[in-house]
Amino acid sequence: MIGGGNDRRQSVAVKAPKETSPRPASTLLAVAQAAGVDQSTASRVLRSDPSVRVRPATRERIKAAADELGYVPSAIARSLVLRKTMTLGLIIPSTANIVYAEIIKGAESAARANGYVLLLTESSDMGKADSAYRELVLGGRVDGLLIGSGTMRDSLPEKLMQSGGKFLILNRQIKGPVPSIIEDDQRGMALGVEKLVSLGHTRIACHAGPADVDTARRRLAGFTEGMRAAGLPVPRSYVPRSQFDEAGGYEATQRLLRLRNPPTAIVESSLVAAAGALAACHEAGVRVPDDVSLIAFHDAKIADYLIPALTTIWMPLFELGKTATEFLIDLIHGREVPQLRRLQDPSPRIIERKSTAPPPR
Amino acid sequence: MIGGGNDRRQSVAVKAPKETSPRPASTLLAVAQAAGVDQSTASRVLRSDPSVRVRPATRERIKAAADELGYVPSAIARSLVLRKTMTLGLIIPSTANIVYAEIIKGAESAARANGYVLLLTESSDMGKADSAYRELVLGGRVDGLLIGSGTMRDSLPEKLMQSGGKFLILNRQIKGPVPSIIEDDQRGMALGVEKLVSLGHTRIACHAGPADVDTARRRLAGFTEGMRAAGLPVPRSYVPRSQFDEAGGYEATQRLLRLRNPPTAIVESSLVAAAGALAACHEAGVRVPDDVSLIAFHDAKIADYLIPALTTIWMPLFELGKTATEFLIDLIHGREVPQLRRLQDPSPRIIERKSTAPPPR
DNA sequence: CTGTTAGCGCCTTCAG
DNA sequence: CTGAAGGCGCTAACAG
Repeated sequence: MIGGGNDRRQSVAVKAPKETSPRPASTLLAVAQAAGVDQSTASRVLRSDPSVRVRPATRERIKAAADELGYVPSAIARSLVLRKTMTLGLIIPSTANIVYAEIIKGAESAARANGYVLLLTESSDMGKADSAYRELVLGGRVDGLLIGSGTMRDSLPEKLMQSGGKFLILNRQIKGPVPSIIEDDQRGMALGVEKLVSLGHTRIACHAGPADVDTARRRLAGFTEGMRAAGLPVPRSYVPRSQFDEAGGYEATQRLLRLRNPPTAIVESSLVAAAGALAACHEAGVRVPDDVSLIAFHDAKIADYLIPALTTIWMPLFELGKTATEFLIDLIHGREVPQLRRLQDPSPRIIERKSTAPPPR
Repeated sequence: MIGGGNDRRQSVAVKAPKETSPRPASTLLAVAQAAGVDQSTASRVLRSDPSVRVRPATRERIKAAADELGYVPSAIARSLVLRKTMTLGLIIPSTANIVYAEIIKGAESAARANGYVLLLTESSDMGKADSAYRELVLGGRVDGLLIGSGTMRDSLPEKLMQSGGKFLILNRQIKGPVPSIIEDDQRGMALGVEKLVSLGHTRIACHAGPADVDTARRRLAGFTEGMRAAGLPVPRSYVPRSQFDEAGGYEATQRLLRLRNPPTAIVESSLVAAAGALAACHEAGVRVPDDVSLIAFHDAKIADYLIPALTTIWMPLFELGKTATEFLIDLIHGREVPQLRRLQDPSPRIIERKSTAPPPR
């Protein structure tokens, strides 16, 4: 019982602030009056409007009054008159997927740098992304939307385009004139293949991910490209498809390992799936990297701690989030922007750890 | 080159919508005019205001006009007059931590069920949570805030309280009258210890997490409680402290394994840290669970795929998010609410997998 | 059953 | 250098 302490006793009711005044915050008018000036004057100095020179004394009086009263401007009222909210929305399919963490960080940093606030919404499918778009952009809550959601229904992009175009699709290449920004997933996969080839592998398989996901398609294309460049064959059985999660990787790997002529190396097109792949290998008594090499698309901290530590293909996720946000801001400002931007700059690279080695002989 | 395809050619500039009209959306007035009625009437039927009976013909005319024009009400204008935004903010320290995914899902579902929209913000430290609070709540962008952020600076809660109390601290027990909701982390940890004890372990250690984090303290208290209940000692060296991440678990485990009299079982107070612990064991040639058993606080899909699959302490994270949101909504509505709510209902339980076994003899 | 009249809190010409 | 007036888009009494 010691140290245990159930402190349910603390659960005394707390008087809630009165229902009637949800936001008793002081208004601009209040500080203006307190400072003995007009609202407009207060507004000008509080926003430090450059096109106005106020007498220092007045300015001080206003500022003093403002923080005396704990004044915080109403973002809503301001948005209404300015017709912009200075906030951006980011829709991601699932916060459970670590890969999005970096994208979010990048988006956040670019948003902040441009005076925007970033708001996240989770929504697994595009149907919800659709309603989120309606609610957020059309409802005027945000000035624009970054859509990082999964499978794209065909009708949606068009609908979105018609309604103004204040949105951007992340890492998903859409047919038609839909603004999007993608990473060079093909190059990344090709790099992975090159790495394996350089180690001497020739029987290389690829866990391909779902057929209806654009990134999966591009990654597979990159795999194929790399294999062809090396003059290696890509038998159909070497390209199993399944979900981008642990279970998907597990299952695909099982299938691969059961082949009469199993691969000596596997490229996982998703990091989480790689954990599943590792588990499948372990369970089948296949040693990594002695019997089979494993390399995974995308990098994250956990890769360092899996057993064995996973060799990964690092992609510029932070930059994707950052660039996308900047791109969206351009769009919002009506600037001329490329319709499809392909992120090339911090190029993909291999982070070599312990899951890759020359093939067994 | 085949299948590779660089399609930079697609990067033709796209005419951006004209700068001048950031939101050419049709207004209520437009709809009303198109339908030949007054704004207020249009407003009433579009909101399906129950206290009003309109002639069916008029109603149809208005609705037709509305979706002819693709009318979407301005959330901002509405918020301004209603003095509420029907949106809730959720601040989480890092989307990279999978543990938050379930909390988010729970919060999302409760928000939706009550007609609220949930907006996420990532902010590692309380300093940023502070400014987020200012921007979001005081700025009137959201009606309330769920704060799931890490270390709590002492001054902040008070400041927040003074400004109206439309917030709730998640799983962090604060001294003073600050509304919060916590899980029974102590019970969870005690359960973990019981499990290990029932397997015959007596030399049980605990990776304790940072001393300044409240959840870490409560988990450690639970560990201590469990050990005392079993009449087992808790030597200082058996309770190493370090961060709640992979590196933290790795390091703490290394220290533990180097002890002259190392433990036969370790309770990790964080799931991610457990991955680090597994890596440390593997590297030291210590087999799990043959040489040492491992059990981790919190459950997630990945636990099933680590090697060996990890026995975990499942906690009601979804319910935490859900209940917290409902609690916050109560707070917003000025209802009488308990100051500290301790989530007891779906109680913690052990999910047994492969990382636990009787101690070696 | 429907229209009129005021604002919500703020910014922005336009005068003084 | 500062005040007065109008309006962003919508809702909510209060009249008809």
